[in-house]
Amino acid sequence: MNSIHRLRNYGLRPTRQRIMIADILLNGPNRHFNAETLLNDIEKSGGHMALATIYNCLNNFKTVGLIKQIETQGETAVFDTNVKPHHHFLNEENGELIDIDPVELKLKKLPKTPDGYEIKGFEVIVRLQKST
Amino acid sequence: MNSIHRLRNYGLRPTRQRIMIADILLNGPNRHFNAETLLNDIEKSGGHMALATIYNCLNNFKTVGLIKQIETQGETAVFDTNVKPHHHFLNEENGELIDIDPVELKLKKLPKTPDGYEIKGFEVIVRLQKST
DNA sequence: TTCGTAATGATAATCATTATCAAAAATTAT
DNA sequence: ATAATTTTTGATAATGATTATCATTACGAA
Repeated sequence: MNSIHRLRNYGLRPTRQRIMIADILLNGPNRHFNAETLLNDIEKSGGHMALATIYNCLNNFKTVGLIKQIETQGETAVFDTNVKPHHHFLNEENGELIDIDPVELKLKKLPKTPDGYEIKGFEVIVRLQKST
Repeated sequence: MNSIHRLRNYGLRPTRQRIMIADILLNGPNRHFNAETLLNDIEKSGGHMALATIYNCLNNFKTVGLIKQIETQGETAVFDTNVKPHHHFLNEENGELIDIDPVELKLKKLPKTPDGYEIKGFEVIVRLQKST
């Protein structure tokens, strides 16, 4: 019921499937998930849904801003002959990557590391769009 | 011939195929590429190679450090119910993502943006490994 | 309720990557 | 050198995530 209003607010028809997904995803604390884990949750709660529908819903939710997709560099593995630590501009129009000169980008502070782990490295991707 | 020595230095047998790839990749300026674009270059220079071999070679080169692969979050699309700007720890043992509190990570300066583009956003992924 | 449009779902298609494994090539020992 | 051993290659099949297809079903405005 709350999910119904939320979906309407975001311009999505509140279908049975979208409501079920919204109920699962958008009430508890924030979480990371993928299509597969979400399907597991749906079936664990007694529901059922085609995988295609899950992908459809997730893409809808993403389009309207109910969830976001964690940034990747597209669908293919990209390699780099530059093996020194450095970062990248990602031109979102064409997927092109441009190296960022290391002196051009500095982190003010690194976050506190979870117990038992150490930082192996970090990657920054700066997403670009054409100036307006 | 230079490629032969370089491959040997890195502990790789200098096969015809590896030499050809090293010649193409490792002499000019740094570049980004994927298996497909590399195959194009190989055929443009009159060579031929099975795609499987290209993948093998790239993975070999990556293992020994001749090239690196630009970081992605694994092979599946990962979504996040947290739509506010934030960053992630990536536990490389199991692929788990952990949110980084925004106050915990600050960029000292953003890089100079290429002409005609503006920064849409940026993502930081801090890779973790178990402490030794 | 009815009608028009949008969403669902079963399944096929796609696409990048890895697996398979016999044949060819590279190294090592003789 | 030659033979023996180990790696690598490559054609193709397999895999796995995601998208396309399209007939059926559900939603919502009138």
